[in-house]
Amino acid sequence: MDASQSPPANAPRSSLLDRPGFLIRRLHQIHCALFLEETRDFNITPVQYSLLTTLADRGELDQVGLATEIGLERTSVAEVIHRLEARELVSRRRSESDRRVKLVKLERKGRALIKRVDAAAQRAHDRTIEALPEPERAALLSQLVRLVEANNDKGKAPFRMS
Amino acid sequence: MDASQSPPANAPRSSLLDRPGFLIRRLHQIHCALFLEETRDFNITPVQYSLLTTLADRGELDQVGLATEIGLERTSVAEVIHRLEARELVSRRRSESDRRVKLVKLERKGRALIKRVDAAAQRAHDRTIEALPEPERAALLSQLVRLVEANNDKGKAPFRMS
DNA sequence: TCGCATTAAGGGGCATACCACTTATTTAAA
DNA sequence: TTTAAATAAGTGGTATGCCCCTTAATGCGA
Repeated sequence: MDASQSPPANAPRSSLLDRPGFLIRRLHQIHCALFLEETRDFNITPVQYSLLTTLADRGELDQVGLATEIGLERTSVAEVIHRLEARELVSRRRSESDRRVKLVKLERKGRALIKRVDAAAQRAHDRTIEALPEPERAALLSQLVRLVEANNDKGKAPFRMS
Repeated sequence: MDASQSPPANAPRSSLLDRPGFLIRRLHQIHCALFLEETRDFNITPVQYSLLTTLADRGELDQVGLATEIGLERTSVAEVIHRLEARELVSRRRSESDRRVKLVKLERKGRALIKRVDAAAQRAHDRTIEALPEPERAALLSQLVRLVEANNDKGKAPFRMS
């Protein structure tokens, strides 16, 4: 008996639950798990879905524009694009007006995939907050929006060692 | 002009802001960035700090126990432990009662590091929610706790390809 | 016009975070 | 008691997500 599985009854409520950052990390994991569960048949991740739907909304974008849109570091976006390109869901071409730029476009297969995933993705988002009673859901979302917008400039750099 | 930097004024509010999962991911990134900024001198990450403080609270734990405590997949915990062990912040030894188990213990250097980091970590957590007026902060935290506890069993499996 | 700052991508490296498969040990069941 | 199920760790693989450094192209000021 190592008393390491469930709280030993005499254990106080974990102090981690008082830390906003810890709760946010856990909720992020939970949402990812729900998203994966709902969209299992489509072989897609939350970030990939965000990227595809952004392209559907905005049309052709370069990598920096995409990164700004979905709040991701530039090189992370590049990796996601690379995988989506390999599956022919998006395509890239050099801009003619600025030969440094590579424009990313949603392809027919990508557009079709979004259509098939939409309902499942919506279920994942709904399930993430369904434990709250209805009035509090809207309150939570507006609070999250406020926090994100207040720190929109700090969207990078989670880890960095020496 | 690629119209890819800032919303083109005629662009609607991004539909991503209506998705709980997107907001949670962004807020997670923001917290990580704030945490890194505040603790830059100590070369530590949010997860490493969670692990160290859990060991300080609970004493010696095996890897499965630690994973359960902080809501992480077993192998992720093992990797974090490996890095902390290399820095001599924690140590591992085989359990005598069950030779499968490896017990993780907080070392003197780890305990000292926690002391030095505590204030900075607290600032990061505070700054993550400081954009909300005081009464709403407590409401947000209790909502997050409720969502996390309601789904505590789903804490794994963000991504999985075929 | 020439050089220099700026900007877009690419490459390599590291830290979470998950899964599948395997090995060693313990426990439970036939 | 011998075998099978369960459990703890380890290993290898993939996907985010960030950094630094480099390369290529643009643009701007001297």
